Amino acid sequence: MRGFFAALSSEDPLESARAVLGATIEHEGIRCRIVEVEAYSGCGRDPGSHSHRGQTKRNAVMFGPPGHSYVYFNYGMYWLLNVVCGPVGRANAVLLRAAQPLNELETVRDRRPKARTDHDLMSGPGRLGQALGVTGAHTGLCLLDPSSPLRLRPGEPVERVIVGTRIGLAEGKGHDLPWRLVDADALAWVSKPHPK
DNA sequence: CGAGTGATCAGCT
DNA sequence: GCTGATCACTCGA
Repeated sequence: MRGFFAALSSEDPLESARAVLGATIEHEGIRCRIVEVEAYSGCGRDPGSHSHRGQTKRNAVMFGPPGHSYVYFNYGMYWLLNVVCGPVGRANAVLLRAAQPLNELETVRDRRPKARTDHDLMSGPGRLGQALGVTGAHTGLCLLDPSSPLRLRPGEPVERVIVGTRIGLAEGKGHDLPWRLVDADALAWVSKPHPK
């Protein structure tokens, strides 16, 4: 098996996405296992990507080295967490969409008071950011650096992966690309709509 | 299903 | 410097 960093560095965003699926993300003592991701390609070949129209102040970290965090604010409310992937300048990314909480359940429930069930805690990119306590201050961090407050650790490769289309993209923005990956054995923690 | 939230950016002036 | 469209979403009806 190729190394974790090598997979994140791959030019193929799907290979990076497969490596992130099943990995563990950790922040402020909260650990969770990533069960749903989406791949985004750089280099102007993916109209759904923030990097599609070139580098700006907002998306600059996407053009930097792989393994770093790209966090951005969306819909006026939610912080969404991505892992920068591909070689420097390639601007691929993997969006973290859902996770299974592994510890500190009480803390996570406190951060997500609107959650009615434990499924609601991290089943969606905005929810996951809220549950972890991630904000724009956490963009540009090296997720592989043990001294970083926000860390990403490799996990066992996910045996059964369900592939679907990405969520929320308009027609003509790559909405039909099969770049949403879900762990088939962790469907209890995945966001809606459920892929087949 | 619709409302609501605010940063970002392209395209103007 | 301003405006308006856009946005990879969530919640409550």
